[in-house]
Amino acid sequence: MKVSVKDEIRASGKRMTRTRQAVLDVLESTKYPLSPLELYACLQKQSVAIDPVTVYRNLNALKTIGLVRRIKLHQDDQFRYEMKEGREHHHHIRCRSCGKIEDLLLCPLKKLTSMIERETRFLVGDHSLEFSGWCPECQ
Amino acid sequence: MKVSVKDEIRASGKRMTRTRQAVLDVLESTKYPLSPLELYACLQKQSVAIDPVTVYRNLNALKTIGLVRRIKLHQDDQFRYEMKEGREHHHHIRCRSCGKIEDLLLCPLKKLTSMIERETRFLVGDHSLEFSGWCPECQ
DNA sequence: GCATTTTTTGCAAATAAGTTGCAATAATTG
DNA sequence: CAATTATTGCAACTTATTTGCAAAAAATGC
Repeated sequence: MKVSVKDEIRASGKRMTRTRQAVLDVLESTKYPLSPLELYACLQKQSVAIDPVTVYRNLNALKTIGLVRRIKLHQDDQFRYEMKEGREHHHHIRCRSCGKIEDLLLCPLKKLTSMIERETRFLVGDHSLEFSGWCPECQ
Repeated sequence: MKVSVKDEIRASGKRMTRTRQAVLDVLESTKYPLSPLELYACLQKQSVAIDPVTVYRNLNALKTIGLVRRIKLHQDDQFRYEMKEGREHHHHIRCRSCGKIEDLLLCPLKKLTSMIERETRFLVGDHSLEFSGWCPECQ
């Protein structure tokens, strides 16, 4: 698993460095999408010496390779990143009170897409669907 | 119609000023959600003397009153605003190439909400759904 | 209509997220 | 191990948005 990630990075002509590994480790061990600065804060807590700019650049590089996905949640003012591996197409629900984010496992929109293409004459490339509300603890 | 908007503003203890009217006029005559700076550019074109900060403040005030809605589209890096009036719950499709935004008239997610509430134990307050792709001109 | 009160405006400056230039450093290749 | 090339850290920059403050514009009472 770790080997194949490293291979993918190498295959794209990029290098596996200490900081890049650290960024990947945090992403792999977090079950919700992180903003660059949240990720930076994680690394600080682990006493990993890294510059915030390096976090941004690594996330960008990993996105370009296709290892991570960049998403923007409804009403959230920053981009978030998550590993693609094992997390194919899915959506999120976010608590309006504490900010907790969870995955939704369903996507009921596949059929809808062709309907929308007919209706708008757009060619649909992607869609995003997000729910927000209050988690059990904040209700 | 204009009268009732003014009344709503007055009812909230706010005032109807020249600039606020201008902001409202642009919002009412535009059929897609505008970013503050797009709106500012519109006003410039119309030779309305206004500071960008005033646009931000007016949009904020109108949002607080409940006359306009603030949304953030998928992969878009700025907030956008649209009038609430006559545009109840709806979603958007945006062209990845030229940025064109259109409304979608359907929302198939009402039934889904209770399913998600059961599954996640969240209390769902809202959802956002957006498609992106290529408009007829950019295909 | 005029004085008073309160909101709104414009300007400058501050924040916050994210990007870019560049020289120094660390991986990789042979 | 030397040469090549990607990566890093720092400073500076950009863009979106917010805030402080004094001046200007609405609304209210008389």
